[in-house]
Amino acid sequence: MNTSARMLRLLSLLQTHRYWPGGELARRLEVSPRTLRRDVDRLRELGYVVDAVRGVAGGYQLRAGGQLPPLLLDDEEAVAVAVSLQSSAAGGTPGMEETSVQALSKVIALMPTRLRRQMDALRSQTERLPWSSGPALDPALLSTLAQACRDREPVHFTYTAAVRDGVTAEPTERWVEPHRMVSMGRRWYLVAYDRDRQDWRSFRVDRISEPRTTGQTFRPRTLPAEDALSFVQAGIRRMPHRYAVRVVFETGIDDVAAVVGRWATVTGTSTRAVLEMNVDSLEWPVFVLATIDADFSVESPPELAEAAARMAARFARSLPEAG
Amino acid sequence: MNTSARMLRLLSLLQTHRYWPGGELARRLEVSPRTLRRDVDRLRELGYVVDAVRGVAGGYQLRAGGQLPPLLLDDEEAVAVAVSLQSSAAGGTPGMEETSVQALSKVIALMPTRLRRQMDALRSQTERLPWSSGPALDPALLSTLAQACRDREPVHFTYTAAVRDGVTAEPTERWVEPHRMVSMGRRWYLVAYDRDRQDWRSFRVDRISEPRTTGQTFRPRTLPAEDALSFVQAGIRRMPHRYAVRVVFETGIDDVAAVVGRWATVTGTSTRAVLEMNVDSLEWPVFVLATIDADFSVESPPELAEAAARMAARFARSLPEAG
DNA sequence: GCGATTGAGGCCTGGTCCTGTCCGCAATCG
DNA sequence: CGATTGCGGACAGGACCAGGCCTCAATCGC
Repeated sequence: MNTSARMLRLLSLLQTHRYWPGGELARRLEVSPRTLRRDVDRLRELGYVVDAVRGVAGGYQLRAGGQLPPLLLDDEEAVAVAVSLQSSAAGGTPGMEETSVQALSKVIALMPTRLRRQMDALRSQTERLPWSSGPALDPALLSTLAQACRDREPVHFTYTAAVRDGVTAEPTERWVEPHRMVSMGRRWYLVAYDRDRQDWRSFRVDRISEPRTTGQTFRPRTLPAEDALSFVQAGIRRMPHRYAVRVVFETGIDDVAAVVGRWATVTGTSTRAVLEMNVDSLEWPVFVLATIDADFSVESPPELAEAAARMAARFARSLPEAG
Repeated sequence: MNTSARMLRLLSLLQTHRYWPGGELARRLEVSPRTLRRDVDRLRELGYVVDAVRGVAGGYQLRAGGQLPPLLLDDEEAVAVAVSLQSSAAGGTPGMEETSVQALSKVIALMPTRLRRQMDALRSQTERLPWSSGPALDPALLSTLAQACRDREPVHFTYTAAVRDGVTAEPTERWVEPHRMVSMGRRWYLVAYDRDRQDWRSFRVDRISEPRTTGQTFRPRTLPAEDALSFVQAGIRRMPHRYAVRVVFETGIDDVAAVVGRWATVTGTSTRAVLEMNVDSLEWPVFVLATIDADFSVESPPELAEAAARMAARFARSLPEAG
């Protein structure tokens, strides 16, 4: 066996089992104990911290050091990493979506197909989080786009624009130079230069399908905005959401903020909180009303008040008319 | 630079950027193009699939192959992986908790302290999922225990038994031989042989604190049960939960199952569903009542009916008395 | 189609460094 | 104190590694 391959195996062994007697390691790697000691030295030279204990029942142990060693995952673990990164990328961990997608594309791009199949199977049986509205994002799609951004490869895809005034737009073919992925709230956007329209656009990732890259690369252009995030935000403000929610709660802002987190703005005092957010669907706001155990008043939109009234009526019907 | 170190760097480069011209790689690794070609060959011999494109603008590209190469994550990515594995381990991805913890302990054990700090910071600002009751599990605790199981190291810890009849039990010191971690619903259990009591026990992980291992190992005993899961289940059935919930919904079982997932049993027909579950807290069942848009009747417990009535009253107070 | 570019890989040479062996030392445990 | 296990220096033989040089093969732009 090659020296490099042996180092990798050694790292792997040290990762899967906490404690190894030197003799055992030497036997597994099929080298003399002396060579093993040298291999351990080499690891240490690479910056990894390998503890050694002498005496009877001594041995080696890889410890946290200055840098993270290459992670050697077995199949199951790789699938677990990929699946959980998916949910993070889909908004499960606010503020970390971009990095999650980055890590996810690393893993997915290198995952053997058999593991990808396992991953798909697992993902489909995964429950949707209660508050996540809309279809779950396809992680393969996310990571394909993220890689295209990173590697500066033009992308073809089919885009189904938003429904406007009840008219469903026809799917269109796009041919873009991807610039960056942006995660806003629970949604992903691709900021890209549209080659046909010769202008910058932001695309909602959940409306993108069948992405294709050709393997070519393009020369990056400069985005006409401070950064990709502000570009997307500017676009969103121009296109208002369906409902502008405004609710006053008779409780402290902390209680409200604890529930809604970053998905909305909360202002007010320690006894009265004003919640404001823009949404397309009323599921989430109704859930918020139910969760926050405080009196409230819905200032807008009327549809939310109606939805809340419907729920109240349903409860009233369902509960016995006790005291 | 060492050959092994160079191979690792090459792998890392091929992972961070999709496409590399050979000359560029050779320059970065400070070797001749000939040697680079040999390094690529070596990678291929290790089982990794490296595509090569000839001609102008040719280059190398690492592709999915038969096995996953060692993941070379940068700091941010490592933190993202750890944090998302945490939420998977805590039950975010049913059926994958064990493997997640396994992968998590690999990562955490090797993560430099600066990254661990980042991770803690991120975790604390992470919103609790609406349905997750109780304090979030400490990932360090989970992975410490998981490693102890794997490495067969006896563990000392402080255990605060459950509250019984309003009497808070005193924390006790335990000295156990850990056998396996089991994830049930949204909860973790440690199945272990209690050295002082000389019997097998299952411990709720969220009641364990200050775990200490000594670095020794023990000879594994055989668990007096088919497997660890059934051992825990047997224990739980003997110790009933606080509330036995039973609710009838005037809708199909599918609608109900879609919301509660695996956390409860749903029986019935396509027009009438019976939901049964055992819980310690009423938060989750109330949420289920609110989410499932159908008339219902609470058969038990009375406390749930009261909680629902309170919410209905709160809504009634909060909404204008329109039509 | 042709030339420029870039990867593939055989061959050779010099020399690096890698391995196994032998040895004395140090630490740890019973 | 002795057994065990890790540490590391010295050394000899040899594996293998790097670089140079060459010829082919594929690809792209002109």
